[in-house]
Amino acid sequence: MENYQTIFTTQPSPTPPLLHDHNLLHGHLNKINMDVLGCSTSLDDRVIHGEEKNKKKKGEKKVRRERYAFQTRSQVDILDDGYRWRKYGQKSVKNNRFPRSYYRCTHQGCNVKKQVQRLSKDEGVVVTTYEGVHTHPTQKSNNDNFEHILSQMQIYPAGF
DNA sequence: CGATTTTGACCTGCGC
DNA sequence: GCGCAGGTCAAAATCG
Repeated sequence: MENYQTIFTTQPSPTPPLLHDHNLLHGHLNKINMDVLGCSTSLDDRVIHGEEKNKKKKGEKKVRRERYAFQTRSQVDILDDGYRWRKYGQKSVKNNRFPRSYYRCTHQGCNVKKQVQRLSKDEGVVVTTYEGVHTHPTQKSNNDNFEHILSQMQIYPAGF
């Protein structure tokens, strides 16, 4: 899982299907040439049979959930992106002395997850990985939030 | 008092 | 098959 590939660099992407209007965060990040990292990992099936219990048929639903990660330089782990997140786990990863936190969107029917991880090498850098697309708008004003995020983050140089 | 966090147990994929 | 590593569950604790 450490093999992150840069899918969006300093070049406008050909508008991937998951960049909906809902996902204002990613859209804005893309607009400002944010260095967005992506990890294309096919979603495992236990999430599916965990959320939908009566789905016995396997392989029928090829729910591929895209994951988008970006690095920010921030003092705080949790960046307020306008959504409400409920923490559901925390694990310590190898080669990292900082634990990784797991969050889930509290909105009903919206199973977007995100992971927050701090680099052990540079503890000022926080890696936030989003998984999935929100199926609902944010509750707060997005512009304010986004500017708030921008004030907290710092673009990480591409090609590390 | 309901919602959220904490935290260890549990589960699963993968490499040996 | 076993053990590790990462991800999730869930009950208790805590918060607002």
